[in-house]
Amino acid sequence: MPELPEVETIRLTLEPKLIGKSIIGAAVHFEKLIQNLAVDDFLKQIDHKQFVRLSRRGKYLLFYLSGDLVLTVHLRMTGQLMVEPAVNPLAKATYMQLTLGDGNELRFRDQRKFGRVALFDVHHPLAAIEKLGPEPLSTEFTVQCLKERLNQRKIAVKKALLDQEIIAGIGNIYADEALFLAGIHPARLIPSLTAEELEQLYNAIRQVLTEGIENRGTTKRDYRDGNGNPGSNQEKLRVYDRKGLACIQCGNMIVKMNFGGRGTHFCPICQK
DNA sequence: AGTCGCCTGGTA
DNA sequence: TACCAGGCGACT
Repeated sequence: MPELPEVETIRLTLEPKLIGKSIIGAAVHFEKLIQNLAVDDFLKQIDHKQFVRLSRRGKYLLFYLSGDLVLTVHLRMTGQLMVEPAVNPLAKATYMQLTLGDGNELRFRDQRKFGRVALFDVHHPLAAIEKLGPEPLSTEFTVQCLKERLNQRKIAVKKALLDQEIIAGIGNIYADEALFLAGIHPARLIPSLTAEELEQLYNAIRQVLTEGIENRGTTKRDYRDGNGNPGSNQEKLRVYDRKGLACIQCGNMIVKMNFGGRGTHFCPICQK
């Protein structure tokens, strides 16, 4: 799915097209899309609300609406959100349309139907969002914070990076990229990491996520920003999806293995 | 902590 | 035809 840099890029591209706009019509074409409400309730509640501001928490997009409501969207693997003229033909697998007063429409489409939308009161957020770990690019996220979050847990470092309750927003691509940059083998257990390695990991996490945003996200296949444009970070990846190719540091072959059900790419020479 | 289900489509 | 995919939650 879109990870933190992709979701942030979507937020940045949608923001100018949504702030101050009103929803004058809504439609949902897939019942299970709406996580916490019956579709009828959802449509009733969202009608005639206005977009006040857009935020992001981990991989969740948060649309703050008038009436103290928050619309959340989680894109999971193949979800896409874009604003386009309401008269444009509907793309395949479009499951939600929010028609705006300016003639445009916010559309959600999702090939694999894993994405989820929720609508809640600003004072009663989704439990899953409440439980998220710190934002890795915020000032509150320090090396000390990372150490405290990991808390000597006896799990592989790759698994820890993917745990949204430890740190929010890292997915499979940026986890592999961060571990390569830090020179740490993905199967290393947390308690075995030295203070120096934890600091390298901290810096690597911040670097790969920042680069991802600067490059407007990684488009392997489905990812598009809120304008429908792909990102370019896929051209900058150091290990992800480079199985069998030469390591950019040592020239040996990048390998791919399965860790915890996820494809994991690394350099067996550079990552110890 | 590990596995399965959710879904569809592209590729080996 | 089988396997794989950027994720997560519900199971055991």
